[in-house]
Amino acid sequence: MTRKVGRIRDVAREAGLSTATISRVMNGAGNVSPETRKRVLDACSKLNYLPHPAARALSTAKTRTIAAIIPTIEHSIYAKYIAAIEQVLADRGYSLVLAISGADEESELQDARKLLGMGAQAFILSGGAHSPDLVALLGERGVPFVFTSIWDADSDAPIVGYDNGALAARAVAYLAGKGHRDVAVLHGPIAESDRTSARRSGAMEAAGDAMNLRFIETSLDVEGGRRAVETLFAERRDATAILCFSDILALGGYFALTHLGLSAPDDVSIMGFDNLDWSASIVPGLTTIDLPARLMGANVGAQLVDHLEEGAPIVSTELDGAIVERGSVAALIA
Amino acid sequence: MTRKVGRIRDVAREAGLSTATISRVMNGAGNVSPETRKRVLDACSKLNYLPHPAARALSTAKTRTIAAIIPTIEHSIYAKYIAAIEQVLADRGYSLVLAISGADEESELQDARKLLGMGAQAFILSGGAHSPDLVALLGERGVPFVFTSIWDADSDAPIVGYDNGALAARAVAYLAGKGHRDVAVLHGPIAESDRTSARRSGAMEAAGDAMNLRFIETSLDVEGGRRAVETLFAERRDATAILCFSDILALGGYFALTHLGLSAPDDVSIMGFDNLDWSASIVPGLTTIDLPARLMGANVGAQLVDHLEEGAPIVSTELDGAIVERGSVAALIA
DNA sequence: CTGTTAGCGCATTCAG
DNA sequence: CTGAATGCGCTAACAG
Repeated sequence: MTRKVGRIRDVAREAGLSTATISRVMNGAGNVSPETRKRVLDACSKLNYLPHPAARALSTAKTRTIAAIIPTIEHSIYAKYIAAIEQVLADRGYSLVLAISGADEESELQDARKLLGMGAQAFILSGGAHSPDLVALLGERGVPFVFTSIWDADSDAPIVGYDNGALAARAVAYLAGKGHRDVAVLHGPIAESDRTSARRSGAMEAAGDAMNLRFIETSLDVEGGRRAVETLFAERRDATAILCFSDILALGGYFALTHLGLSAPDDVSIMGFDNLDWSASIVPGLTTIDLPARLMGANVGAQLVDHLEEGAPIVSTELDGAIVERGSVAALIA
Repeated sequence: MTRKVGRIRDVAREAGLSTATISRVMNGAGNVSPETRKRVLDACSKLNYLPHPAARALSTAKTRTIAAIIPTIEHSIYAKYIAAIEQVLADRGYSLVLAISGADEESELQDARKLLGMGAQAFILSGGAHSPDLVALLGERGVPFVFTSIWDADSDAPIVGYDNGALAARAVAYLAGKGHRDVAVLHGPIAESDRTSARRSGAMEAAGDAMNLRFIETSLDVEGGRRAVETLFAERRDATAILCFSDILALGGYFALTHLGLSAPDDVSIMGFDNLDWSASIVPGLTTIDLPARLMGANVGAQLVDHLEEGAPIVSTELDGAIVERGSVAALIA
């Protein structure tokens, strides 16, 4: 088992310098003469030297690694968000370790333990429903964490996200403004997501007595949306609009209509939630709520790095969504 | 700066034992008496002890971390694949560090350096186009790596994937069998993916002189598919079938047809590639090539862990795709 | 500007 | 079955 790569002392010997000097140039410390630096660099490339990560981490107590635990990556809103996080972290020389918990608090806790044991210096969590043990674990160890994809002004834990309830309320108000009174609201499994229930509550509040909302829970995928809309129309057809708590569901709705020989927005209006990449490209363009997934990822990532590097405080920040009007919602003529 | 958590020697003191014994129980070594083990465990939970990852890694030269570098995560075929990898790794107590290179060899190399410096013990790479420096870097350090999403029987490097050319050829043959002679082939940027060019070559070969293939490069998203099909039909309409090298493009094609007042498969047949989750749910169901993304992820993950843990050899394995017949391709009546 | 020295926290011989 | 001693590779004072 011969060594495959040089260690710092080999480089030191090769360059005729001390390990401290090698360390200095490897870490970009300024106090090294140009010639010395060059000598070191030459020796490094000659020996194909790269600092041993664990040794470095042991000395500095820094791994430059941040963990994100998400319920799933197979929903593109999470993919966008993760991509944004990875980008900021990479720009700052940090790495992203990813765990997918399947929206289960217990496995999320397990994941966190594993990631902690792997050297994660900070955690990005999704939603607000977590095992108390998780929060305790992180708290005791002084490992910073932030919740995302939700907003709660009263939370004592740092949050970077958007107010799902308020956004859903805005969607309902928008539909109301277009004259819709009877709307079917499609959403994924309530039990799996506090974001979904927040949206539901927000929608209910906004509707009040003036509107007639009909909530339909289905699986959070195209098939779920399709089935829900087909069922809806098979039973009776009192809804003039369908509000989907995910564009994914709305896409399924489009095909259900196609299948039924109907179309949006003439026969029924459809509104989404997410503003996924393709929602502008489908026909008709999907009117939806733009969620700042990318911005959210960039924000948490940057805040966490700043915090780790310079001790900057992590400030909870509410990001705003926005209604994107396209062609799938029509005004109802009274 | 007071210590937030106990170290191994605190646990040793608390339990009235040596650090060696603590280490033994933490690592599940068998040679510890039950009572001693219990004493240790109690002390651990009392002090909220968790081994220091860097110290452990320094001692064992193991981080239990595997890196994956992918071109993008915003294409669900990658999301599926990553999800599968994460799942196996998590089951085996490993963590996944993710880097997104944007299909650029240079930034992929940078990413690899960073991940190496973070402690990644093995690499999962996408495609076969990589900087020679990357391969050299990994080779010199004895860090195992495997290429995925491609197949090349002659490669000396380990590969787990599928033969894009052969699969594309199969798709073309299928279309030929249905009587199609003029087919438009939609694909993403050739420069960004050797998988795309492999599919293109495979399709050309399969077509030979018997068929008239017309390749159209567009952006790899719904919008790209939509635009391409709209343009195609605006110019002239000689194609009886459209073969899309991604279901994503096919989805765009569906909407282009809707927009043009046409529909599949009556006016034109459409065939995809990927078999994404929703491809069965759209109307008509998309006939496509099922890519074993999930299986591929599980396979590489497992092989790499086995290799790291038990020195098992990494064996290149070709995974098979399959044509999934649904309703979007019609037989041409001569 | 550069070298010396002392740990970082743990796993691991080797004794007993 | 348990303890004492050693070193993993590097960074960070502290000297010079």
